[in-house]
Amino acid sequence: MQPLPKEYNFIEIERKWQQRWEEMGIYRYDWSDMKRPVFSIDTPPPYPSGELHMGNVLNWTYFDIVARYKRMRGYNVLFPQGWDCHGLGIEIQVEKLHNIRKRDVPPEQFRKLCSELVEKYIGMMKEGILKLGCSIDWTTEYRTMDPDYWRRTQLSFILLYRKGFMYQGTHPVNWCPRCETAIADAEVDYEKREGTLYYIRYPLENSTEYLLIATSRPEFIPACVAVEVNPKDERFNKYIGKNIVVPIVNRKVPIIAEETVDPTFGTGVVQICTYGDKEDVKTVMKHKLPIVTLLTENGRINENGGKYVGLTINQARAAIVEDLAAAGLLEKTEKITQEVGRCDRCKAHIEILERKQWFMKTRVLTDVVEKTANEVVWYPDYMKSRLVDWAKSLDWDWVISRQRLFATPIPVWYCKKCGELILAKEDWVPIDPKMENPRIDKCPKCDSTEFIGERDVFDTWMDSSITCAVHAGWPDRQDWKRLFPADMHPSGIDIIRTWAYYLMVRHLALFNEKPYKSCLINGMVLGADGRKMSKSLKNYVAAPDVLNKNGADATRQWAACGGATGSDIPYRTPDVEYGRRFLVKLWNVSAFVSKLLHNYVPSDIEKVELQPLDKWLLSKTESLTKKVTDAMEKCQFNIAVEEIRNFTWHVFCDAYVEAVKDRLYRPEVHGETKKLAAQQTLYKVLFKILQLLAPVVPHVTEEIYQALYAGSKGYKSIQLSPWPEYLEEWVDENAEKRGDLVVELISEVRREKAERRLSLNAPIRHLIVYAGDNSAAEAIEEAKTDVVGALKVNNLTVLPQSGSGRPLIQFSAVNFIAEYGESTKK
RNA sequence: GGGCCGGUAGUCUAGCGGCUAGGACGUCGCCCUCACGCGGCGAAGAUCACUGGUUCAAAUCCGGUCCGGCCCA
Repeated sequence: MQPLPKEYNFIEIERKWQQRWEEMGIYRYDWSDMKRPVFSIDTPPPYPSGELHMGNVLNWTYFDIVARYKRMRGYNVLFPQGWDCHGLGIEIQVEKLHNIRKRDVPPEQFRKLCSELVEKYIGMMKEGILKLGCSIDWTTEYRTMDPDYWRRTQLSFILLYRKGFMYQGTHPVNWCPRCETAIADAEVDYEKREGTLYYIRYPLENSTEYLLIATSRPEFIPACVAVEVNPKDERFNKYIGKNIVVPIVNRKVPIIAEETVDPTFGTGVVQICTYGDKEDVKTVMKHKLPIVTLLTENGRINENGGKYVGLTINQARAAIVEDLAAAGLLEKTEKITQEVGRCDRCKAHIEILERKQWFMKTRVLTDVVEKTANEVVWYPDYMKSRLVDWAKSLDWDWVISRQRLFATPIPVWYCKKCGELILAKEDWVPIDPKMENPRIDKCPKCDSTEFIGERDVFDTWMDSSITCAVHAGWPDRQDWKRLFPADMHPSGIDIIRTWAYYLMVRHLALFNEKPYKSCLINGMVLGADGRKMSKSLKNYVAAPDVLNKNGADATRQWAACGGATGSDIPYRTPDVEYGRRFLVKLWNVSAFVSKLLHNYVPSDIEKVELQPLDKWLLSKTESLTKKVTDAMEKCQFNIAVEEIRNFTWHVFCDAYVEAVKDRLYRPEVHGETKKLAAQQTLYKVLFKILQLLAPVVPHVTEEIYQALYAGSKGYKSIQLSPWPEYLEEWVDENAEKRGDLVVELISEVRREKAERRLSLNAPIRHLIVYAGDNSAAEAIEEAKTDVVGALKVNNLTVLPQSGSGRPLIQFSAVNFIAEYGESTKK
């Protein structure tokens, strides 16, 4: 046993162990081990967006605790780490960083710029994860932007296409008529501008009456599919269900009830066109209205526009307004301010267009998703309904195609001549159809030899929604099912609807099997003010700063303890500081124990005379082990940590160590066997404390273990020691009760000393304890050594009868009289 | 508007059918006790949001009201 240095230098200790653990390779999953049970964690590959944030810290701490705990429980733990690289976020940042637009440079060059930025961000995040001391098996590291990962995404698509889950369909998207491309919501700038509101008469069917509708987009009249009014609007609700005639095209459309119509805007009667704006999209979806496509991809009126075909939007508006006026249907116009979307690249007004997209049939799986969600163990349980409710609320299938560059290509081609769809074969992938032709001689349908590669790419969730299988070794390892389904999928509460859901539908569709057996949910990290942490609210704290300042072990305690698993937790400096103080306390008591156990040899232990307080502590340690193990099994990290900290600080340090000091200091008075008993108890209990804490605060426990225990226990790392078993034979309720009485007596006497403003080591000449009955008297008498030592009593009298001294709070039948002052005889 | 969660001392948090409602921070006393002042010993501070109900018993279960939070429309 080596003495521990006086100072606890967490920076040095944490860095040292992070390095050594990696060198020792103790977190490697052993792919060849067929004996130990496996436990696989489906680490969600994060989107590299810069430095690690406190939400990541919370997330990673949770499942690192699980990984470490499971290893100690004897599992062969797979704890992989990947990076979810693709996506619009990176594309936009690259454009900003280099002051370019993606279409300004060749696609290959743009992708290169994206992957460079991703690498930089991965470096930053990885540094944070390493600093947090996560027990990741870095030999598993992967990037979804690598062609080898494309291969898996593309293969999964091919298999799902063959199973009938993938199809092409049309879906409204933001469209820039100038760039002739779909753009994402994030690429649309909104600005206010002055527009005109046109009041137009729409005749009711079979009636001379008409309704006056107000619209800012009369050019969309040919695409009008309904007219809506608020059902509470008494002016118009009598018309609901009737038909109305759309002017110009003379088409009959229904008048429908829609609560979102604002009766005070315009006339309170609104036309729904496909699609004048985003509201129209919602209404059409909601009421399942028919769709009349009006625009071409370059923003001109198509054949559905009748006589206006070929006109631009502005030309069509002018022409239609003129025709309406001529027909006497235009009642008036007025100026309004309206919000319009512009392409953030070219500033052209965006339109909403229906465009061919790829979809995955997810709604057919909803019942299976619900059933499967019920088979999964959720931590906490109520999170299950988030997934089920989400799945049930979906109105349409998952759009898996995007019109972007930095993403996995969709492995299909179209025959230039007949349009036949050519799906890549399994052994063609990874492949980019924009760069390469399909590996066939001719179109199987028309024998043409010219093909057009799919330009669309996959939604980034297509990459990240197969991780459970990929982590297990699919499709390359024969034995991948050994690790599938994953034992645990960890996730933030905010991405249950995406991550947990997409994993579910994809794996169910691919393998008819659930992707994960359990799902561990973490809440959001809030600022100290209780609001969601964000830079704009100025309540943001950077994870690297927190880690540098307080160390990983203190930060991990905050994450584990900030609140119940799944609940949102605020980042509070005092919590982290309390964690730091606990570590100092643990360090100090360990250093103290190492001194007290200087000559102690663990092997010659059984000849000791265990004192009541020794038995008391040993029994309480078992109760603690049980409570902590139960909490760990249920992923109640806050309970586990709270229990260990309170036990360590208050039961172990404040009560036990204080009480046995005298036994250890003065064996000549109390006897060598009693000293040995205290040493043995300290040795055993501190070790268990370190073990129970090891998953939560791995660095400090390792450092203490190596100095105090490695020599006698022999494990290479405390992380490789078996989790303490609950030893029922050490549990002794009677010993606990009797010990409680002794501890209580000691505190009450100390309390009296405090009240009398005496120092705690003020001697007591004579302490008379009225125990009230024989068994209490016996308990105190048996613990005499520690009572006398801890309280500096010269003369102790324990009487079984009742007295009228100062009573104990918990044991009011027991009371005592203390006579202070130096004894004459010593 | 929908789904979920929550309202416990000045602040934060645990407990979720039955012991004097734990703990942390803060506050106030005391102790320079030979591991630790990033400490020790104590003290004050809570009608457990409001309101009905179930129960021998409710912070804990059920209904309603009010107020927050997260996610989604």
